[in-house]
Amino acid sequence: MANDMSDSILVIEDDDTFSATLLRALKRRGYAAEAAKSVAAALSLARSLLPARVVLDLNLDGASGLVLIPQLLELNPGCRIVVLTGYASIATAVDAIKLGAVQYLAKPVDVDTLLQAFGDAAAPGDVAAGAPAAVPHLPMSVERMEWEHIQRVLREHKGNISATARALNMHRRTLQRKLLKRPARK
Amino acid sequence: MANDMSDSILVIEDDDTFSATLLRALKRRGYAAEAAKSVAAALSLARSLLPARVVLDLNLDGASGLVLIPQLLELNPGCRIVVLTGYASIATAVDAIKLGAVQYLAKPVDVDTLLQAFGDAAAPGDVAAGAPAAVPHLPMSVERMEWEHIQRVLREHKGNISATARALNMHRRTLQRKLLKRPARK
DNA sequence: GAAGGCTGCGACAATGCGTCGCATCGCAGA
DNA sequence: TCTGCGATGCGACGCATTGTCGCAGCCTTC
Repeated sequence: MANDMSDSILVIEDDDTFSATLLRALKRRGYAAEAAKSVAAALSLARSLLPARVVLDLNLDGASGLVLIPQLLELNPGCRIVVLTGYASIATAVDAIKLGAVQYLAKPVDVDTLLQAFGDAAAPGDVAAGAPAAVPHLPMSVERMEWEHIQRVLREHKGNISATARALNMHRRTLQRKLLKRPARK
Repeated sequence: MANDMSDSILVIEDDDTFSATLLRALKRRGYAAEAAKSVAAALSLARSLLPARVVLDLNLDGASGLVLIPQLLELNPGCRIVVLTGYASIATAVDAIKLGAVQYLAKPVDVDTLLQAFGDAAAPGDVAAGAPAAVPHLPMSVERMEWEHIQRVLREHKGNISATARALNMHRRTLQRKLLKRPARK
């Protein structure tokens, strides 16, 4: 099915390198793509573009991109938002979808998968139609497990690292390091 | 705050041990809890109970519990479904929420966290705000979390340490050490 | 504007982990 | 019964991760 090339795509991402690469790839495919690297810039651009699709990173220099979802949808209720983050976790995925994102992907991701995410999720509420994701046959690694648990508790404490460390009975320094070291793979 | 004790909780779970433990814990807290261990049994029970809350495992002897979500919601649109699985993944989490589940948790969880999942997620749309945190409730420490997870996977592999280590993507030697060092302290 | 909490980060020692190696078992197939 | 093959327990060694302490910058709150 042909894409509607007149649709613009707004890329909200604070990593310049990644942002530039993605923009180029999208434009090469005929999309009118624009980039924003902060919450304020994103809202401003969204107001003028009223983009049909938004690629949203969750880590915008410390601020959570999550808060942008309701605001973007308010500006344009029909727009489809795909969350794309290097710090993926189940906790934030659940939040993102509840807030109205149509998909949640973990970096790295190739552009085709990204575009497909918009398409697949085009019609809201029809998830049942397509086969839901298969349940993995391997359980999570302990590392992954730890990461997910930390993210959940961190969210419960509204991002307060010190409080989270206390709740988890772990040293703040260690928590900091674990949170930082995540950009690493898998 | 008192729970509405008249609400029944339907636990859909194919692991008898886990199911029994959970049921007991729920009943001790005053909930009318029932268990089902297959898709058919779950639907049958749901029809007669019309439960307000459902705890849903994704691995029902090979079948994906995901397909139950729309059916349960059709039977009782007001019911709150919390997905609870030992094979968590972001993909299934996204699907579960899209299909209408209110929360998605990975399997070692304590009962308090589970019950909190029903409560916190009760009001849709306030996700970003974060829970007002009415309940202090300490989560499991990462150590305990890791221990529970390892035990689960170990049991799934019938005590085979090498296989468990492989499944958990961890070194066999390390697993051995963790298992040894355990019986001690909290 | 002082007090207190949160945060990022450097430094160093203690602990834990990954890895290799080896001897011992248990079990299925030749 | 012999023979692999895989599971297990464990010693040893070097590197990676943690626990701790400390400090400076930044917010809020009063």
